[in-house]
Amino acid sequence: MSTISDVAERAGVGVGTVSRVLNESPLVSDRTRARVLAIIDEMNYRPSFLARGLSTGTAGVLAAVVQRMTTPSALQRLRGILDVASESGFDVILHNVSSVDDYRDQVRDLLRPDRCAGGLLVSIQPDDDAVSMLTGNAVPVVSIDGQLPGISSIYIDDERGGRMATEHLIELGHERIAFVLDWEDSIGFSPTAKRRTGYRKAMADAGLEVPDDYVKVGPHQHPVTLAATNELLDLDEPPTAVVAAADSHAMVIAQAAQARGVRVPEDLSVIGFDDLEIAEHLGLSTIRQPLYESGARGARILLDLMQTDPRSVIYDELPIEMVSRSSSAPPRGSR
Amino acid sequence: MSTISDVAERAGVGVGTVSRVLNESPLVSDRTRARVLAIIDEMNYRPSFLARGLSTGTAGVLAAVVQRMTTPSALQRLRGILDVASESGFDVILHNVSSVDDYRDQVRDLLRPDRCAGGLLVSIQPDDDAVSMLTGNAVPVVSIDGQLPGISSIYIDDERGGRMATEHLIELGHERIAFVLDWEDSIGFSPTAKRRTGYRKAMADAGLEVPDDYVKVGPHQHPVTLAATNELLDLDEPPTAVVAAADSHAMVIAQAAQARGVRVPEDLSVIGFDDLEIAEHLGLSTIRQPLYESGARGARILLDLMQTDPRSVIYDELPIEMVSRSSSAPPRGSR
DNA sequence: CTGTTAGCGCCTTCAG
DNA sequence: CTGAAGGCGCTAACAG
Repeated sequence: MSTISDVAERAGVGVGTVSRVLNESPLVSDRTRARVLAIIDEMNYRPSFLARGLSTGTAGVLAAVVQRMTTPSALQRLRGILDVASESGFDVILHNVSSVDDYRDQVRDLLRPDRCAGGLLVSIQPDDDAVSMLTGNAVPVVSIDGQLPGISSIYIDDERGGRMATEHLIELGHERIAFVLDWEDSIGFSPTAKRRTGYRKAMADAGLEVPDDYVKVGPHQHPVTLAATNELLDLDEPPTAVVAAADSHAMVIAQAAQARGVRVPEDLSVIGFDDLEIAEHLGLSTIRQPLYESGARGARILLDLMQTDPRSVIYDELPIEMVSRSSSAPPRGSR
Repeated sequence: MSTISDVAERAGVGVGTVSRVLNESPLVSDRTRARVLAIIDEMNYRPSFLARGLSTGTAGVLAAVVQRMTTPSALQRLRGILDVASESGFDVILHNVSSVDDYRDQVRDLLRPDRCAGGLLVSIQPDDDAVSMLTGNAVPVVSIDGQLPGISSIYIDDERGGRMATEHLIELGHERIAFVLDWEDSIGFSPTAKRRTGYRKAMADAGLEVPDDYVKVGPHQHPVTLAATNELLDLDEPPTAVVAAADSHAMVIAQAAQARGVRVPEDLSVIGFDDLEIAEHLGLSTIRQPLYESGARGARILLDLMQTDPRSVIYDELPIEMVSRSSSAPPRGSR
């Protein structure tokens, strides 16, 4: 690994001059610049990130903290982040948070100037302490998929989404509508909890009853969804439609139903949430939210904050949209 | 941000001593250690990664270079990497490679000691030049999902997988078997190309014909798969079974078939490749490969290489397995 | 056992 | 416009 002084020596100039051409300072004559550049190219020299970072006081990397990086939607968000970051020449450190316990320490240690130049929180629902810890953090932080007080956030109106999905089914004529699958795995209000609230409000507004059996709760895992679906279909009065908290659930629900001879949408309408890429090809009705865009937008705002005012707070609500496909239809026997 | 000398001063010791307790050197008296530790805790001090890295000559981070990070399988591999890395206290820099053009430069700049302590290549198929560039790289590199000469690699026998899938269908009695979707998007041999080779060999061994129409080629995108499926079903002699190059294709194929009234598996058997988590719940027959494990194993080997001999080369072939579910069955009209 | 000091490679004044 | 020198925070070698 050759160093800046190797280059300086070889070019017959001082290290300061090399540093200047490296950082595109105008204070270098064209002739000198050309010579240095030639040497750099010839030696295949690249400045040390470590040394540069130590000297400038900022690591040239972004950090993304992701909760449950097991979902397709997290992947989409990540892609948006990566694309925008790399456009600006930033790589990104990925940190997966699984248990809520150690979450605080991990984030505190990662979101520091000697680790990264900025942080992205993806689907993180921190408790109040964690939020206040992040407020005025040394490096700017943007929350994606979660509106956090005092922290720049990209988010959608999950409650409205849950309501839209439910109203779509109500408009089709459904009255027995179930909700699968909410889980309170954290302190704050999770997106799925908000969607469920929207579902409940829509049902109430339409004067429709929600039996306790109709709202399924549990961790977001396929087997749980599967079981929930079967419980629903085993009821004396099974629902004619299901609002799924996410497309990944909807897919399993539809499959589980069909596996026992319950046809979709003839016997059971299913609507998802997210509009994953595959939803279109599976003909899944859903509430679309801009996943990729949320990541891209978040990264863009973060980069902006880094350059301008790291302490300012920006809120950005992304639009959602009802997408009607072939997994939802009027209930059997309706006119 | 307090520094090591702040701590030293506060504790009434030299920076060397603080450094020693930081690095768990035995050359510190228990009393001194306790005092320093107390101060560290009190000041909430954390050593600078940047400074430490510069001093030790190695960044405390791993780097993962992923090709087309859009697939669920890439995500699984990534999870394996992250879990193992974080166990050992490493974070990982994620770098997505989309175009093959700039790939070389990007990798060369990223896989250096001032950027990371080790690199993981995920589903990368570099050309010969790139491979030789990586051989004897300054930081150790492990290839996941691709056996590269001179580079430690985790891989499966894709050709055998393609053969197994095809033989499964042949054993069920199928004779008209198609293959969807291969694409040569790189210099080296892609996994899907190898699977297709296995498919062809199995067909040839069974004395079965493979019409040109039966092998579909194109970029790995859902719309392409959809079109390929419809072309297949529009044939005068449509196949009774399809070998899909990946589960993500298989899902689209099955859906596309059912959408036009072709039932799976009664009218069309479909077998995938990967065994994504959702495959089980969709009842998809498939060739299972250990995705998560490939990432975990790769990371483990990399960490090992970093500690022991960075230049040694380790090959590790992971097992694959035929998983029979409800998307494959004997062809219509067979006894 | 512990304090001191010399780098690690780069950026950034400060003179010239 | 350019060279020299100090400093970023930490580790490691060297005296004590």
